Amino acid sequence: MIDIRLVRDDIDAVKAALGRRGVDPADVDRLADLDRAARTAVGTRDEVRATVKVLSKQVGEARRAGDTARAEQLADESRAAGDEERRLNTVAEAAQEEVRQALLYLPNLPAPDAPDGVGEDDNVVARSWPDVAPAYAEAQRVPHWEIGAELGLLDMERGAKLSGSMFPLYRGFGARLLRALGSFALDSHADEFEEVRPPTLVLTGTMVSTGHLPKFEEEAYHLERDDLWAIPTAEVPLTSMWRGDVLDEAELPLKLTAGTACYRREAGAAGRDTRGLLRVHEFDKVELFAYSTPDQAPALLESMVARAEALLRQLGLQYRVLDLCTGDIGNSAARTFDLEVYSPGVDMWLEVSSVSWCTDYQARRANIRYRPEGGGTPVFVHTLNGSALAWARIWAALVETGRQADGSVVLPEALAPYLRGETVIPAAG
RNA sequence: GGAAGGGUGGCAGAGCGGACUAAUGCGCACGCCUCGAAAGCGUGUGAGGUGAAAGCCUCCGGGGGUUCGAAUCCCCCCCCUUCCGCCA
Repeated sequence: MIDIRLVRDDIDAVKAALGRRGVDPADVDRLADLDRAARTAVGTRDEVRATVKVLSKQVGEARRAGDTARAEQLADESRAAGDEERRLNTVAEAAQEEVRQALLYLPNLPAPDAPDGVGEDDNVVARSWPDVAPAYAEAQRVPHWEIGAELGLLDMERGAKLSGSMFPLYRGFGARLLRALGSFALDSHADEFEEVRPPTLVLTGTMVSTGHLPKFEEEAYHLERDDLWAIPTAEVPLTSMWRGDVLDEAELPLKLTAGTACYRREAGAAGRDTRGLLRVHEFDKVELFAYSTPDQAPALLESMVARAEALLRQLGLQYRVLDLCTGDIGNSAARTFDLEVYSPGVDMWLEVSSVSWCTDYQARRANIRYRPEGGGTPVFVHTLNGSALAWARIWAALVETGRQADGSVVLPEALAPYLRGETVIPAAG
């Protein structure tokens, strides 16, 4: 959530910033009104509450002094004030809850240099690689589910037999390739990012602090018996690792990487991209995550995008970097870069990474702060997260891109150390 | 799964119905001392809300309750520790 003080101090700036994302200025005015009402209600309640405390204390004093009659009289007064306090408290809490709801509903302020726009079509292609788009051969124009079936790498039918549709089952070289990709990425990030293997089933509170609940409840798998949620991304456990804590500035930036399975119900996407690995309920992903000071954040954002790009170049996949416009940036982000690889078999650009700078929007919700060097009051950290990378779609792009005229698939040399040196998946037969 | 003990400020840890405005220690900051430092001594030091300020209010894992009054008593939940059982 954004800082309510911004709304109090400079409401026009908030309207202007959120207006770039399509938020109605009237919503901001409504929030300001609710906030004023809540503050008045809380003030009134606090006055009465103070009276109760004073009277209660006097009851004790009178009782110790042996003046029972006076104690009883004061207790009666206090009781009456207490009833009034409870009534006012109900009013005040309801008012505060309204403010909180209105505040949660507001998205983050976009970064000043995020491009303007209303939707996906307005995203800006920041750069692409390689400079000259490759020419693809006929052999590369085969979708990965066909290649996977032909070479025994991917068995979507048996996956569906076990778990229903959109649960991939990788076999043989296909399974090894997936494992290789995860190791390759984690090793690449090991120079600066601490590797973490978090739990993938988490408590409700953990889902709430990243904003995945309650808003996106429909998207998440829930184990009712134990009231645990399957994580949709490693961002969820990583954000909560220091939930409610105060870090030292010296610990920042705190950089983490985690490879986990991610689970998504894709409830709103029924019928879209249902074939192969384009959209699946369970996929592996290596996530980059950082807590930082506000000053460190812009450079970190760039370096995280650069890391994801470096992997794609090493994998030899054609890609483009999208600077998301204000209308397409996710709720909690101020700036987001998406990476899309071109996959020739399906002839589509596939989103394989999304790197976001969330400023203090998530930290405020999760209450994660740091104590500035030399003391002073704690300040909310900035959080950044990004995939590097999401493997199901990379797997698809690699298999399609690497396909040869003879039906074999050539994989990038960068993966050789993780594939026992075998970078060619032999043709069928 | 059974039994017991716990969750208190940056950390450790006392408090177990009314002076809690949460002891004490560590850490940290400033000062004295010193050529400088350590040690020692002194002073200060949680977070949040509201307010011009004084002040007032909230926060002792979370939620509910009892009471004139709850860190303290009761109920539910979460988490941690120990022992037992089971288990890859």
